[in-house]
Amino acid sequence: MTCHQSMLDALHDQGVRLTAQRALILEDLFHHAGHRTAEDIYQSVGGRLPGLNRATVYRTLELLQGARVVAAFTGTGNVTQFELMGGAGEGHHHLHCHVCGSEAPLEPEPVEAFVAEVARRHGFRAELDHLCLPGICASCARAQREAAPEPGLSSI
Amino acid sequence: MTCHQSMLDALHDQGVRLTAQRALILEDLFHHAGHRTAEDIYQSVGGRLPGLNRATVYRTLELLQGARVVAAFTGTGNVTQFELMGGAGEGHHHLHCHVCGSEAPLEPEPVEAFVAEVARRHGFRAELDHLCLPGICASCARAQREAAPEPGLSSI
DNA sequence: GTCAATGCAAAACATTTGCACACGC
DNA sequence: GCGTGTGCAAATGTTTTGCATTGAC
Repeated sequence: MTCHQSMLDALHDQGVRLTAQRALILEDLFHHAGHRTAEDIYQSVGGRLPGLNRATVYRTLELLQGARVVAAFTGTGNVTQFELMGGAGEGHHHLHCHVCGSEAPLEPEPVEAFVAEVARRHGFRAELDHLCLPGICASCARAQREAAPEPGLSSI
Repeated sequence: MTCHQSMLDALHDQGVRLTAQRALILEDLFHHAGHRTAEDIYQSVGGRLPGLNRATVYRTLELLQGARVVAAFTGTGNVTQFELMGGAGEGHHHLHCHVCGSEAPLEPEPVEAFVAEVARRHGFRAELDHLCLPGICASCARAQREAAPEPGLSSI
């Protein structure tokens, strides 16, 4: 039932006080696999906890980032997105289709190979906690191909 | 002298009117290789063109993005960064060191291989116009290694 | 002369901060 | 009870928008 209880306990062990706000924000992140904005969380948790303040959401998210429980990243537009991290801080990555808006997980191997290659060529140690790759997913690409087989000719 | 003249001409051919504001904004982007924020441009160009408005900067940058002359991306923090694109719309990529703040170009081959591998595994067509890889550059990594050879032991 | 581009001012928006009160421990 | 977390409200900083004027073509 309380699938995020262990996380709360872990935080508690770090000296972080357990409050209803924090528990619900964490639960909200737990129940929404994709990226969430502070506003999303505010709306969702605020419905169950009237009087919740946006500042509290932001402060809690900052706290959770500090505890490496939550990863923040700024995706499309100028809105910060938040997401629960996996386990021991190992990053995970996404494919974000800008046509249908879907989000799929990306296997770590290509990313690791990429990071290794960058290190080999440039001596640069890339830190990809949380990569979100924009593009077009397989089904949308197929749909586009059927709709416009010869791009650039249809308009003339 | 006017090394960005050809770009202005190209824009003009697309029906975009040539104004002093646009020319100077473009010139500013041309003369600053790295990423620039709207505020950077406003300050820099505003010095030479008194009365320039922030709205004009934003509108011009939006126009240039539409013409695929400028790429926008939201890096660290919640400020949009802008940069001139290379030539025929082919993306280019950066390595951004979060220690010294330096920025180095990233060779396209590793990125292409990465995108190809993602396509092969997931059928996902990634669109990496402008990737900015956070991490630690070679010299900063070396400096860190010398400063703290055994991480996790020095503090006890 | 026409229509697009600009300046201006104000709004919209995400996020942060100071402070007094409330609450977990 | 102590000290931290919260709500509140206001400030901050970035970006957008409506409208009248200006200026490129």
